[in-house]
Amino acid sequence: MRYPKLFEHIAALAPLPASEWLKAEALAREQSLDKRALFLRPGDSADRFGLVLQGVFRAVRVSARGEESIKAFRAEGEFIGAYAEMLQGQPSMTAIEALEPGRVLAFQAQDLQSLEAGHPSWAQLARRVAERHYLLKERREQEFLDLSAEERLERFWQEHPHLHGRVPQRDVAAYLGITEVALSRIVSRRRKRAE
Amino acid sequence: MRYPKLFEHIAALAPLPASEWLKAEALAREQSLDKRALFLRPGDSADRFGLVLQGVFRAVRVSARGEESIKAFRAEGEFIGAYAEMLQGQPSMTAIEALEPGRVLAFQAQDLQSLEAGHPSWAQLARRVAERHYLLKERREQEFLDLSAEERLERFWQEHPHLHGRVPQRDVAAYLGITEVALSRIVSRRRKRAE
DNA sequence: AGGCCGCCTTAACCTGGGTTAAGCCCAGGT
DNA sequence: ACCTGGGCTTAACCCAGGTTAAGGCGGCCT
Repeated sequence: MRYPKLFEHIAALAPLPASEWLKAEALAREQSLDKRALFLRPGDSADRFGLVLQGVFRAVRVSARGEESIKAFRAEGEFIGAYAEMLQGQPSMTAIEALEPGRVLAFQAQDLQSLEAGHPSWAQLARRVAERHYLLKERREQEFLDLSAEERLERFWQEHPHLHGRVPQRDVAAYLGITEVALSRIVSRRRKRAE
Repeated sequence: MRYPKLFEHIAALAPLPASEWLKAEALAREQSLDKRALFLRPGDSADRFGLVLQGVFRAVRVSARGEESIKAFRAEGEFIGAYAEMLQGQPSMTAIEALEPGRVLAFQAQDLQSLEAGHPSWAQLARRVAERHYLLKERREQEFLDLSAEERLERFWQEHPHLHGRVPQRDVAAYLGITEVALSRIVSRRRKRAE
C-alpha cells in the first residue's frame, strides 16, 4: 500500500477493505502540481478527480461577469474535482488550482465505476461522499442566510484553522462572497476592537 | 399500489421494483395537515420524513437571533424532512410547515433502513437523493456568491414557476436572504421598468 | 356589518459592503 | 542594490438592502 494515510482517511468515511483500496491505487496516478498550476480547468471534461496528498487547492468558478468566486478550499486528504458537473456529466465550469506546490492522487471517474461493479463498499462510499458534500453546502447556505460577512469570516477561521497562512486574503474574500477591500476593512475593524 | 404517481416520481430518480415500493407503502402512513400545521418542529427527532402528496411546504430555520430563514419550498412529489440533521442523527433544527392544507406520505428513517437491508435499489436511491440534495444546495451557493438579490429573485421564479401564487412574498424574501421590505422594493422597481 | 388580522407597500433614514484609486510592503528576479 | 509586481490596506464616495414606522387592502370571523 503506497498511501496508507489516505486509505485511513477514506476508510473513516465508509468501511473499505484494504484489498479494494489496493485496486484503486493501481488505477490512480500521482501528479505533482506547481504553485498556480491547474488540476482541472474550465471546459475540461469533469471526469477526473483527485485526493490531495500535499498542498492546498482552491475550486474557483468564474462567473458570466468575469468575477471569480471560490467554492471551496481543499487540503491534505480531501477530494478535489468538479463534483456537481461530474454528477451531471457536464464539462467542468470550475477551475481547481494549486495554491502551493502540491501532489494529488488522480482518478478517472469511470475507473471508480468499474470498482463499484466489483464491490459494494464503493457504492457505500460514494453515498457518504455525496452526503458529506451536501452537509458542507448546507452549512454554507445557512451562513449566507443568517450571518453577516464579519460573522462568516469568524466561522471560516474556526472551521478551517489549518488554512491559516496558506491561503491569500483575497481568496478568503472570494470565498465569503465579498471583495478584498471589504475583508481588509473587517479585519482592521476587528483588530482595533481587540486592543 | 396506492400512490402510483409518487412511485413514478421516485422511480425516475433511481430504478425501483414495484414490489419494493409496495413494501414501502405498507410502512408509510398518510397524514393530513392543516394550513400552518407543522410536519416537523424544531427539537423533534429528525427520524421522520415525508413525500408530499398535496400542498406546498416550507422548511424554516429559526436563527439564534430569532430570525426565520427559509431553506426550501417543497411541493407535490418532493421530499420533506430535516435531511441534514437526519444524516447526523441530531434533533431537527428545522420546522417543516404547510403553507396550504396538505397531505403527506410519512416514513420513519429506520423503516427505510430495513428496506435497504432487503434490496440494493434502496441504497442506490438514497445515494441519488443525497446527490440531488447536493446539487440543489450547490446551485444556491453559486447564487449567493455571484448574484444580487434582484437576480436571485428572477432565478427563483424561473426555477419554481409552480410556486406562483402559492407562497407568500415574505417567505420568498426569507428564502432569498433579504427582508420583506427589500423584496417589495425590488418587485416595484421591476414593475416600473417593465412599463 | 363591523372589526381585526395577516400581508404587502411606501417612505425616511442608516449602514455594510462595492468601486475606484492611491499607496505600502515585501519577495523575487536581474 | 534596484526594480517590479503581487498582495494588502486605506480613503472617499456610492448604492443595495436593512430598519422602523405608517398606512392600505382584502379576507375572515363573530
